[in-house]
Amino acid sequence: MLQINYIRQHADLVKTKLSKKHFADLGLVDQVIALDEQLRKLKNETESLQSAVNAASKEIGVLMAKKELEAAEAKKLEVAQHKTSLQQLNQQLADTEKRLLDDIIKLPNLPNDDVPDGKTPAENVVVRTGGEMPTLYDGATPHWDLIKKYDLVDFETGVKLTGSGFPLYKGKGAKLQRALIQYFLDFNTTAGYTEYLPPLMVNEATAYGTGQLPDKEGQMYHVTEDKFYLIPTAEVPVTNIYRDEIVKETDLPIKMTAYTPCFRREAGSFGSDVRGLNRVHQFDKIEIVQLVHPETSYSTLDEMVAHVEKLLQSLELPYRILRLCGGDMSFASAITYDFEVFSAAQQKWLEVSSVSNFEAFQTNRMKIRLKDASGKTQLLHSLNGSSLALPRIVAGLLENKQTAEGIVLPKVLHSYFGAAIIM
RNA sequence: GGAGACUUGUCCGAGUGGUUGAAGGAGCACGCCUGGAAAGUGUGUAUACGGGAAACUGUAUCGAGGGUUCGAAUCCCUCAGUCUCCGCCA
Repeated sequence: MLQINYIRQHADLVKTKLSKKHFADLGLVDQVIALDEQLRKLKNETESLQSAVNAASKEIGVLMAKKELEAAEAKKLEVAQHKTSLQQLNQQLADTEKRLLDDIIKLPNLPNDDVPDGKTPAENVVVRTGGEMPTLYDGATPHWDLIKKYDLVDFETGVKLTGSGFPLYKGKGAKLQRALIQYFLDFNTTAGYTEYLPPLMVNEATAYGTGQLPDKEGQMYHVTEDKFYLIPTAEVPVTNIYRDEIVKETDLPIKMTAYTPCFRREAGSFGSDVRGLNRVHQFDKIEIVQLVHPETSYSTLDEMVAHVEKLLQSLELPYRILRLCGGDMSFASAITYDFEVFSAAQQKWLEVSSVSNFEAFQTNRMKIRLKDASGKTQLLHSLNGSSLALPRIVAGLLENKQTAEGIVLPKVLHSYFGAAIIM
C-alpha cells in the first residue's frame, strides 16, 4: 500500500510512475487525494467535538462528586445534543475512511527508476546469462517423458487422489525433492538466513498483510469452514511474522528462509505451458525474505540476486536473469528480477525464481517498522525471492542433464541424493 | 467436545463506572555519586493519526469487535487466544 502522505505531496510524480507500470486508472490518484482531504477535515471536526464531550463528561463527574446533581443533569442535556452530531460525524468518518482504504489499496507500488519501460514480457531486459547450454544427445526428450522413463512422478495417480496438477512424486523422484529441499535450505542458512517451518494455512489478516486479499482470493485455496487460506507461497506466513512489530535497528537485517509446499488454483493456460511440471497446483518452494533498513534495501537486492545466481550456478544449469519491465511486474513490487532456466528439450526458458524489492509497500500494509537510534519510527523495506522453486528446477535438471546412461546430477547434490546419477 | 479460570504498558503486577494513558515494582536510557564498578539516588521510558516553526496539544488504544452510559480497563454481547480438569485421539 502506498503511503498517503507521499501521494499527497507528489501527486504528479506518482501518476508518472504509475503509467510506467501501465496502471490505467490515474483518476484514482486524485480521488484518493480528495478523500484524504475530506477525511482529515472530518477528523478535525469530530475530534474537537469529542474533545468538548470528554471535557463535559469530566465536569459531570466533578459535579456529581460535589453532590451538585441539578448542575450535573443540565450538563448531561448539553452533552446529549452534541452526541447526535457526533454520531453523524463518526458515521461519515468511518465511510470516508473505508472508501479511502478501498481506493488506495488498488494503487500498485511505484516502479524504481531502473525498471525498463515496456508492457509485455517481450520487453523485459536480459541482464546477464550464465551456465552452459548443453549439447543434447540424439534421444533427448522433454522432462515429462523422462519422468515416465525413470518413474519419478505418477501424474495419473495424483489425479486419482486429488485432481490434475497434484503430482505424486515417487521413488527417486520423491528423493530428489527431499534432496533439493535440504540442499536449498542449507545453502540459505549458510548465508545467514534463519530457517522457519510455518503453518501452511493462514487466516484472513495474514493473507491481507501480503496482499493476497482482498483482490486475489481467486488464486488461493480457501478453507471456508475455518476461514483459512492455503498459502500460495511461504512469503505469506514468513513476512507476516513481523506484522505490527517495531524492531530495533540493531536487529536488522532480518533474514528468513522457509521451505513450504505452495498451493495455487490459477485457472487458464493450456498446452505445453501446463505439461509435466511446468505448472501445477501444488509444488515445493524455498523462499528467502529480508526485512531491512530503507536505506540499504537496494544493496540487499543485489545481494539476494547474487545469492540466487550462485545457487543456480552450483546446479550447473544454463540460466538468465531478466529485469522485468513496468508492465510485467507484480502489483506490489518496485523492481523485480526473474531467473529463468533454459529447458533444453523444450527449447524454452522456465521461470524458477523471482527476486523483488517491495520497498515500504508491504510493510506499510503490515505496519512493520523500525525504531532508530533517535527514537523515530519508520517503515522497513521488505524483499523476497525464491531460492528456489522445485518443479521447474527438476524439469531443467532432467532435460539438461540427460544422457544415454541416465540423468547426471550436479556435484552439489550427490551427497544429498545419495547417488550421482538417476538411471 | 464438556466444565471452569484468565487475557492490563518491554516484563511482573494493581485497578469493578468519574481528571486512569493507566498505581507499584523490575528492566532499559541518561545524569549524580565512585579511581572504576556494584549499591544508592534523580529524571525519563508506548503507538497511530491530526493541529503547531517549536514548546506543546487534541483524538484513539488495557486480547479483537460491538453495545449500555453524560462518562468504561471496570457492566453486557460476540469472537479469538492462554491455562486447569474431564472426555476423545496420536
